[in-house]
Amino acid sequence: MAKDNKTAINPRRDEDYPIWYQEVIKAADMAENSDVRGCMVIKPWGYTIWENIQKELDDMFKATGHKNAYFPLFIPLSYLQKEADHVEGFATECAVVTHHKLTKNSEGTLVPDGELDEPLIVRPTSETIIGATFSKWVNSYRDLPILINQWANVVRWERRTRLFLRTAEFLWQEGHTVHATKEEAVDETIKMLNVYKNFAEKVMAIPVITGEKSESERFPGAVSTYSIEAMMQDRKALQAGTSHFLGQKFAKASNIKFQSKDMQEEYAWTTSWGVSTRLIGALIMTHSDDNGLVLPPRIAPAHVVFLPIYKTDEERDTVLAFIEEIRAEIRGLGRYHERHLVADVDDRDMRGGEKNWNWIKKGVPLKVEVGMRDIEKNSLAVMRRDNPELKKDFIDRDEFVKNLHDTLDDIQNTLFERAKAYRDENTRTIDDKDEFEAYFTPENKDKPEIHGGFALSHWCGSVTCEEELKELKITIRNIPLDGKEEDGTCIHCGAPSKRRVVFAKAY
RNA sequence: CGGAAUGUGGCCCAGAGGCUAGGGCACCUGGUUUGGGACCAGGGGAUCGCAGGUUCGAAUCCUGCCAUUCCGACCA
Repeated sequence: MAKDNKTAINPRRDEDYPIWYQEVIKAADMAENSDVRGCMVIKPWGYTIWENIQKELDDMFKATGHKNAYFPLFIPLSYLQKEADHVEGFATECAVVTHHKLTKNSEGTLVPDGELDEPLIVRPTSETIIGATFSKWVNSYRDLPILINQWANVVRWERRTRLFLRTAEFLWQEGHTVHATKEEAVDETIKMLNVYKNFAEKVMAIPVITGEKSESERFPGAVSTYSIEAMMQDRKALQAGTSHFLGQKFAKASNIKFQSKDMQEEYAWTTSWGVSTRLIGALIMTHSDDNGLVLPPRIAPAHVVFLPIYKTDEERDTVLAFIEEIRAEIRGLGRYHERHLVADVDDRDMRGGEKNWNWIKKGVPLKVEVGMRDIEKNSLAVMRRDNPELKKDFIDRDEFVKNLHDTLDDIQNTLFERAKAYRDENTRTIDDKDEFEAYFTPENKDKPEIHGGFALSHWCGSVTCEEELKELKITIRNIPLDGKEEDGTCIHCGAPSKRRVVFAKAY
């Protein structure tokens, strides 16, 4: 059993949340900082999670009629310049390519040479290059809609980076669509937002709030931006995905025009939407505990890991053969949701205890020890990672296989319900200004403890109030789509308001 | 970009102007072990973040730079 007074991850969440986060990543062997400033190396355990995210989302995109394509990494500087708000939003964080070769100087060191006539920027997002391409694809209303997605890397020269949450280069998908009417484009924006919500909640077991961003949090160049917002265990909000209605702004900037049925030349309506490797950060901070990563089965690189226990070579053969039989049966169970069941064996030659902790820290949903005693009793020593006490249960071997699908679903549900309960416990409807301020004020100013959460409060809609509330280090996360209209007064200025918004500290 | 802290084998840390830079974990070899982070013995591995400077002598003092972490500003 786990020692009562010791956890695998130090510090614990309540001691130092940011460091705990880094340690979980290190302990699970998911990623590390590279020699390139702000860029990470995603290691197999972390990358497989990304591959699983890709598989699931890609299916969802295909099911909603989207096709994948690929656009260039480089964007001519002049393209970025086409949409004024867009340039302004990204200008401060662009990597710029100015040369196309290297030559040796007199000291023999390599220096850039062959200056480009027009600098290229490394895409921070692809609206402009894709818009320029779409303008060539669209002539008639019959060409619409265009529903495209690309899986790619992008670069944003962030000043302050953190593994998975904000890195200079990151992996993502960006959907870009073109429509003949405003209504259709708005529908698309909301549809994809709901795809994200469904994915986050069903596959990653992360409860999210869908809503519209306030003007100041809007994507540069968008008419309206929507987000899914999740609560991390330090009660801060994390924007886990966005969907933008771009109106005709990019169509005008990139000249995406078509002839309508009644022979009019019209600008098209576009959308874009994306999620990134930041989702992995959300996953870590939603489910993990003081013993490391905890993975929902539907996204875990492996569902089950078997740890053989033996003394002699003879016993080893017996135990491994027993495990192989079970693995064959598990393979026979077919798919677990969209993916094949993955049941690995860890037969590395190392101490049992250490090996055990290894898998606990990696967050594999089910860890199964198999030794001679188990074989005699036809049972298995099973540990569910969602059990915070790391309790080991002895389960009949046949029952285990028969119930595997249900057990994994149960873990998946438990994690979702636990995360949802945590969020709900830390969400308050607040109408009193003093209460609001107290809610967001830590007791210890120098080293703030985990405090606050989400506040559902009225907001008059003015940028000034939003700005002044930043004193409390909070922002409006979004204006929930399922929020009802109700009369109230702005939590800050007291002006009349029709709607509650989500206030929180944020990543 | 401002403020603070840190940088010593793969990881964690000691060393505060003077012998060949230490220890724990990890790694390799041999042995004893093995159902919740084993033990014994032996062994390999470091241009002390980088570049200058001060000094007879620098991991240690000075200057600059770089990186990481935290706080802030900025930000899909």
